[in-house]
Amino acid sequence: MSTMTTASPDALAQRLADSGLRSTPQREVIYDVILRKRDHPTADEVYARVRADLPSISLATVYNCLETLVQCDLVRAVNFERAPTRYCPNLHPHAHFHDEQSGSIHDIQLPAELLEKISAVLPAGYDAKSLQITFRGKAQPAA
Amino acid sequence: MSTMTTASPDALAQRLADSGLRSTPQREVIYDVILRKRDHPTADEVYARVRADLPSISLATVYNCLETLVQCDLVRAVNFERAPTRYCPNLHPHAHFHDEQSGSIHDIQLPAELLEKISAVLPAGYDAKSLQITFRGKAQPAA
DNA sequence: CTTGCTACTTAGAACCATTCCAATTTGTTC
DNA sequence: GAACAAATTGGAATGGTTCTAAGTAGCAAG
Repeated sequence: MSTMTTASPDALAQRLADSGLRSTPQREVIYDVILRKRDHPTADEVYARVRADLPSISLATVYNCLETLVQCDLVRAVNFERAPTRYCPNLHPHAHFHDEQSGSIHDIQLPAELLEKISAVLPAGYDAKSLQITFRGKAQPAA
Repeated sequence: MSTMTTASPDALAQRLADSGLRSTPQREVIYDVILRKRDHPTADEVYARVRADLPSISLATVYNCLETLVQCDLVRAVNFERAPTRYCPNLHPHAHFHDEQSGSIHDIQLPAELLEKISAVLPAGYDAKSLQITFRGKAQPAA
């Protein structure tokens, strides 16, 4: 069983084809931007970065493509409070730490053992498809 | 040590006074509405319920009062994806289960022991002030 | 090729939860 | 009961996101 958790840029065309979708320059560049700098950019930030390569891309297309990538399970959308949605290429199950000072987001690795324990708190009849864990606080720049 | 986790309606005036704020009819009714039906209403839903008692209240006031109650630690604001903020009088540390079918929210009790284990995954230098855990999936109506 | 089909992109309008603003109203204090 | 501060109000503004209608691009027969 292949448990790929962060697809390579090449995987994009394949994944899209699997869903009957086309590989387009816009989709490729957007996916590449998200893989390159894994700082959980917002749609606006993606838009700004992508324009370096595709100066005439529209914001609507950025939203459309991001949605497509999420559908194809190549990218994950994460929300903090009501702030703009952020996009994350890390497909491992993981938590997020939201640094209040800098606004930056850090991925926090979660042991599988802990994930099981967390899911175990659900009463009978609850069938969870996804789990989101978010810390908020202060993070010191790691030494 | 008093670990009150769901204040009574009477606690409102006291808490407000502690923060140098006034107890107003609007704040009282809104707090009462949230205590009465603990189904995690949105601001709009609170607005609708409060108007039974205060027909001339404005939506802006509902937002203002909810914000005040959150500041005074009488109510918690919870967000799911980018859906409207919901309000919750349960001040225990707890997780939420978001039922995709009905859209309803269920509180999930978390053992203190598990909370500790979760916080323990944070690397040195990370100081979490709050933790949010959200499940999404299907919940059967409990027997 | 070229006509037709469908997917994709685009600009701008629309949406909607929330916040802001400026003007009252209310309550409290001297 | 004048004066000051706090709270409420309606409506306008904000901002991330989605919608819409029109245009573009790529492929598939004929």
